[in-house]
Amino acid sequence: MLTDTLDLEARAHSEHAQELRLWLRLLTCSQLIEKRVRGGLREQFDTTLPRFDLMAQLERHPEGLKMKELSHRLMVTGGNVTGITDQLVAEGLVERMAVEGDRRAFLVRLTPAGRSAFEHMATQHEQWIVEAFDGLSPRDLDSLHKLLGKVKQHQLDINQRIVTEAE
Amino acid sequence: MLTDTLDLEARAHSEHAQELRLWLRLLTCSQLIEKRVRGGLREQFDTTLPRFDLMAQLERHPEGLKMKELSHRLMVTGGNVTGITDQLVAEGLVERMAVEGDRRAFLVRLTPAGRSAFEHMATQHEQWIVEAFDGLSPRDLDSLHKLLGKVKQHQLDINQRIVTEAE
DNA sequence: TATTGTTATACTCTATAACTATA
DNA sequence: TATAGTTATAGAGTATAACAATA
Repeated sequence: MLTDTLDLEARAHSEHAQELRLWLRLLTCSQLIEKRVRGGLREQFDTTLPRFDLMAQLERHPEGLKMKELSHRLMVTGGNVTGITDQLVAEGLVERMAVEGDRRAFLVRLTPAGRSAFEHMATQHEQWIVEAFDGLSPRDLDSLHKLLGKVKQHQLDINQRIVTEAE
Repeated sequence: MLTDTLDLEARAHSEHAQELRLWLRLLTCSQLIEKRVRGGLREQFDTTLPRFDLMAQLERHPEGLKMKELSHRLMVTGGNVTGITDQLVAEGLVERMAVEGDRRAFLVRLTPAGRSAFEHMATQHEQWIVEAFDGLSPRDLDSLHKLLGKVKQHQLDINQRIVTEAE
């Protein structure tokens, strides 16, 4: 299956063909890489990308993050964060800590076991990603990063505008 | 939620920080755009991205595509294509046609109603995508397309190698 | 009243594997 | 035997809405 023609890009057919082709190519690239990462996480570590992402957030914030902060950063709604956190707590990889001064909230943070497990996964994850971009020169990597920076900023501007208009 | 810090990129922290940051930025961009497309398809047309993608394939192949071809092109397994096709058939948007000389297979193609519905959706879809890349010059669009072409080709090469090794 | 987080629910998408019919 | 497609099932991932506790 993986070697067959990838024809998602067939969708582009209009006067704005350039933008459409770019979008379909962007989508194809991210799907191809994501499939390998998800598969690897499942096969080698019996985990999932959202779980990995949640742990990655906590690894960057050793003091812990509140559920709501996790929800924002992971771009998913609160119920999902509760579910993933429950799983990770049950496995001893993260813990909920009381927040002084606000008894509604928790700080979620990695346990030592969780930190160790994450570092193990992150090492392998890094190899997948390095391999994924192996075909590009450092200069290409930099150009791509800068160009996608413009795309990302533009999306955030659009979303900001939508939110502002809704207020 | 949409305006909060997007901190998926926080994951990059190693000696291969460049590749990791690039991957996380690529993922963020495609997620941001995809969320808007999925939301728009749901709200304005009560449909989903996989359904739209299937119809887009058929629009490019007026003679029809076999279930297996659709499965390849959409990068999903056969059972899923059956399910989506069943939905679209029930709504009168696509039809299964007998294939001469192979009574196991069908050709799936858009009905006139399906073609009309798709064109309607594709027009709106194009506007979302044009808006998504509005911040980039034609030159940027071209650079990005070329660079992502290298990325895509490299993924396909990797997958080819994996398939070959498995044989 | 508003906010934090949980619970309950439902739906889409996906892969796997067993199955039917045909090649 | 192999292939095209279907069915059945299970699980990931997500959103929504009602809810409890606290601010």
